[in-house]
Amino acid sequence: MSKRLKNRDIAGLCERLADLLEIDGANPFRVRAWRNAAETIAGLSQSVADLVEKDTDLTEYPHIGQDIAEGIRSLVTTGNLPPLDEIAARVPPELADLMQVQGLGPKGVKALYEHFQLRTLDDLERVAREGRVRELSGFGAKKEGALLDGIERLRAAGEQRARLADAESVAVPLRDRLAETPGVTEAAIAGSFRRRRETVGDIDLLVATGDGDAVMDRLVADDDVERVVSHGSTRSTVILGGGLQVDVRAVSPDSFGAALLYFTGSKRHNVALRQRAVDRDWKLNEYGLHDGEESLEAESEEAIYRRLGLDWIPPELREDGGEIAAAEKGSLPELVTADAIRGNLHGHTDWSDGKDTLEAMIEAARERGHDYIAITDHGPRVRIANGLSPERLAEQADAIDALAARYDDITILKGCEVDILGDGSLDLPDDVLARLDIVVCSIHYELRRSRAEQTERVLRAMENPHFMIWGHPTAREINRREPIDIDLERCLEAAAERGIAVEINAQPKRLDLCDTNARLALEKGCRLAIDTDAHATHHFDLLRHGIDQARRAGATAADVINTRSATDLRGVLRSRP
DNA sequence: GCCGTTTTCGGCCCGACTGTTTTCAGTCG
Repeated sequence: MSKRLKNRDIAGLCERLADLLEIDGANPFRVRAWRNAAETIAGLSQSVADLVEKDTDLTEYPHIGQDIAEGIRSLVTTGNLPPLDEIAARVPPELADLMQVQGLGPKGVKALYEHFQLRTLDDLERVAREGRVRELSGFGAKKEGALLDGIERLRAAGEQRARLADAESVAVPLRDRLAETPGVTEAAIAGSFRRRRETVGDIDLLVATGDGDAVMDRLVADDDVERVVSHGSTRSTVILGGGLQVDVRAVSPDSFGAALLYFTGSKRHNVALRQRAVDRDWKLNEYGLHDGEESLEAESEEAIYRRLGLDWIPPELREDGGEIAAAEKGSLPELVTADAIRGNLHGHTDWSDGKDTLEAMIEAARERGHDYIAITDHGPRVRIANGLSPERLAEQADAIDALAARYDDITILKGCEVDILGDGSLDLPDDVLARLDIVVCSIHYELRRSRAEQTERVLRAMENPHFMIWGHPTAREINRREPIDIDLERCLEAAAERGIAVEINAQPKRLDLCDTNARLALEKGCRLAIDTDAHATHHFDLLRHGIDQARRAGATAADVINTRSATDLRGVLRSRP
């Protein structure tokens, strides 16, 4: 067995193969087949390498047939993807990188390669700077400039997608400004943003108006817009100052629902819906649901779904993961909402690394109508965060008791965010943990240990009867730190067996567990805790980011322990020995 | 190359925008 491949690596190689096939002029449907497979693999919660090891039949998964399953099996066991090796003999693999340049597609890459023998971004940049790209038929001076721009942008942004919360902070104000343009009746952000994916590649902004030109003129004049990529009367693309790309589309108000549906996606969800329309001899596009020339529905998403025999599907579920079958049977889950959350089970105060006092945190929870709040400052291992020794924890308990006497409308739960040490022991002794209402156990150090060690570490920690909630289980930080290498499936099984709840940490940089792993946790029978991990009072407002991912995982209120009343909560928390 | 209460063969989305091509190809979403 060669180096263990992650799903992302496998999906990346499938994408690369698709790029090369496309440059080579292969059957476009064959190209798409590899892209579809890449998407399936990237969205899978289980590790494909694990599945191969266990001899699972990969053709069970959508868009993976005999050939691709065989290729993946070979890739995992030998490190080679035979069709990739085969095409690499004819098409230099580096050419796939050029496909990343905006405005450059397979035809362009092929022409550039054949004419200039260029292979890399550096090659392309040199030829473009020398003004020779325009020698090629189909390329002109403008295109040459656009490619240089594209190269620069690619180098600046890398492959990183923007975190949802970051994108939100610029996209929502822009939406609101466009909504004020005369003639606009509605404005909404669609795309992966509306599906609440943890990161977004760009923003799809939809505006209902009778005057598209007015909106587009307003858009390109906006202060946040740094560059205009295209500017039409129904569609424009701009790049904002921070590098985020925004596609704006103007549609007439009477087809807003159809457009919202269409541009919310996902692509696969749309394909499945359109197929459903075709099955009924209808046609579904961004302008509406049509029977021949006649428009059946267009104004609202609900009506279109209904006409197709489906319940309205929440955007978070529109990933072609069985939601259409569920909507047909009327068995879509009733997804958890922020309103259902009765309290936060993981948060810090200035006793450790929080910014605000115990009292301020309690007040903030009360203002938000919470029934309870858990105070879970760090245990002693996290020295840099001023982690609490048993003595200081006891002092804090007294302080909490004194404060609790003043409130009859909120229950204050005494807790701790305990560190899972390298050997799987916890950083506070059992007799101290036994006195706490809430014990969140998390990993903060020794993140680079082997998969076997990491798995053993967590399984051992879970043997401690006081382990109640597994905090930010994979320790990943979006765009910054990879998740720890661990047999998550096994750990989730252990958590389910022992009644340990698994956290969805709502900090925008964490979102840990992520959507697919949270779905896996539910499949394994785990309960979830959606926590803000608040380090300041305003962090309570981050809760919705955790809710988003829980909804994407298909979680209902019943799946989430902090939707329970304080009394019920004690019942579902791990029972004491 | 995948997929199948139409099918194991014949489908697989298509419209908007740009640039250069004088009527449309390439790219994108």
